[in-house]
Amino acid sequence: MGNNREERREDLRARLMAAVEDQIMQHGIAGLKARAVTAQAGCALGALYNAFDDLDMLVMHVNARTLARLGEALKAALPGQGATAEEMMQALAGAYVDFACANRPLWIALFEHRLPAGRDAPDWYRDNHAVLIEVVVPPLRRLRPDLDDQALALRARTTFAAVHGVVLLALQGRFVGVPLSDLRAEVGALVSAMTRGAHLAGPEHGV
Amino acid sequence: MGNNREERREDLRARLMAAVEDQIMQHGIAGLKARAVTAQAGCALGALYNAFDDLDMLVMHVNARTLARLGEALKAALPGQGATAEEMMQALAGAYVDFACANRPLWIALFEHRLPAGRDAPDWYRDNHAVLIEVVVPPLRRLRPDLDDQALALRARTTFAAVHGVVLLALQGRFVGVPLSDLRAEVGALVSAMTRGAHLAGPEHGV
DNA sequence: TGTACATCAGTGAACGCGCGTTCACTGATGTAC
DNA sequence: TGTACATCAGTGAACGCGCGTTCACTGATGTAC
Repeated sequence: MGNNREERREDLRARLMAAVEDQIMQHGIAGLKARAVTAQAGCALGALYNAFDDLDMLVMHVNARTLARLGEALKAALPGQGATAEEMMQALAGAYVDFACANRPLWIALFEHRLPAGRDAPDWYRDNHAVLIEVVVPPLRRLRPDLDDQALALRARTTFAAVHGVVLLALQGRFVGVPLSDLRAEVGALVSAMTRGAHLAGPEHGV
Repeated sequence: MGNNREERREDLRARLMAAVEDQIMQHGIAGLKARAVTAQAGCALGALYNAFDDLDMLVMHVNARTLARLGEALKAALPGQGATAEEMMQALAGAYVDFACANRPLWIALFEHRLPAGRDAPDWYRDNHAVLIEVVVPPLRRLRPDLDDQALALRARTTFAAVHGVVLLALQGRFVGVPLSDLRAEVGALVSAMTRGAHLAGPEHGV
C-alpha cells in the first residue's frame, strides 16, 4: 500500500477544506481563523501548512470548489431545447439568486477574498471564473445575432455583472440594496427588461 | 474669542478627514492606518481620539462626504427640461462611472467599509445613501407610469444596483469584470437595454 | 491690567490583543537488507 | 519474516508583527477675581 501516505494527505486536505467551508458559512470570510479551521478539521495548527501553502491558498481551493458548484447549478438550471432566449436568461438568473442565497457567506467569499498586495492569483484560479460568463453567451447570442464573438463575450460580462450587482447589494444587506424578499422578483424584472431591450437593435450609446 | 477652542477642534477634524481621504486614495481602505493618518494631519496619534470616537467613525465621516460629493455629481449631470427619460438615465449612469473612476479608492471604501460585528451604522450615515436612489426615481417614473411610489422606489434600487455591479466588478479588477476601457460603453448599452426594455409593459416575472 | 487657577486639547510611549506562521521535536509509516 | 534505519506527516508552544486604543503627563488657552 505505497499510496497510503498520499491518501492520508488527501484526506487531511479534504477535511481542511470542509472545515473552511463550514467556518465561512458560520462566521463569514472575515471571521475565518486558522485555529478554528484546524480544530474543526481535527488536526494541529501546523498541519495546515503541510497540506497547503498557507491559509490564503486553502481559501482559494474552497473558492474554486464553490465556483464549480455554482457553475453546475447554473448549467443544471438551463431549460431544454424549446426554450426562448429570455427563458434561458431567467433560468440562469434565478439559479444565480438561489445559489447565492443558499450559500451566502461562501458566495460572498468568492468576491471578497483578496490576496495581500503584491501576490496575484494563480491561473487555475482565474480560469475557473470563466464558467460564469460562458453560460450567458448562448442565450445572448440568440438575442443579439448582430454581435461578433468578442462583443458577445463582453456583453455577457456586463449582463452577468448587472444581475450580480443586484444580488450583491441585497445579500450584503447594504442600505441601497433591494430587500431580500423582493430580490427574486426584481432580478426577474431586470432580466426581463435587459433581454427585451436588447432585442431593439437601435443605436447604442458609445458602441 | 470664546470659540477659539471650537475652531481649533473643527480644524483638526477637517485635517484628519482630509488625511484619511488622501490615505485611502493612496493605499485603499484596507491599507488605512491610524498612524499614517495622524502623521499626515500633523497631530499626535492620540489626538485622533479627541476629535472622533475612533477610526471607524472617522472613516464614516469621510464616506459621508464622498457620498455627498457623488450625489452632487449625479444631480449636476442631469440634463435640462427637454431631455428624455433615457437621456436622463444615461447621464446619471455616465456620471456614476466618471465619479467612480475618478475617485476609485474612495468610492470603493463606500461599499467595502464595515463596522465590526455587533455595531451598526448611525442613522445620519444610513440616510445619506438615499440620494443614490432618489435621483433615479424621476426618469424611472416616466418610463413606468404604471408603477406606484413603492414599486418605483424598489425598481430604482434594482436599476442602481445593476449599473453599480458592472462598475464595481470592473473597478475591482475582478476576473469576471468588464475591462476598464469598455466600461463606459458597456454601461451605456446596459442602460439602453434596461430603459427600452422597461417600456414594454409585458407580463413581468414574479411581479 | 495682572495674577492665580481650572480646563482640556495635545502628546506619544506603552499596552494589549489577535492571529498567521514557524520550528524543533515525536512517532508513525515505509524501505532496505 | 524480522530488524535497523530513513522519511516525513503531525504537533503545538512560541514567535513576531501589525496596529487600534489608552493614559498619565504637559502646556497652552480661557476664566474668575
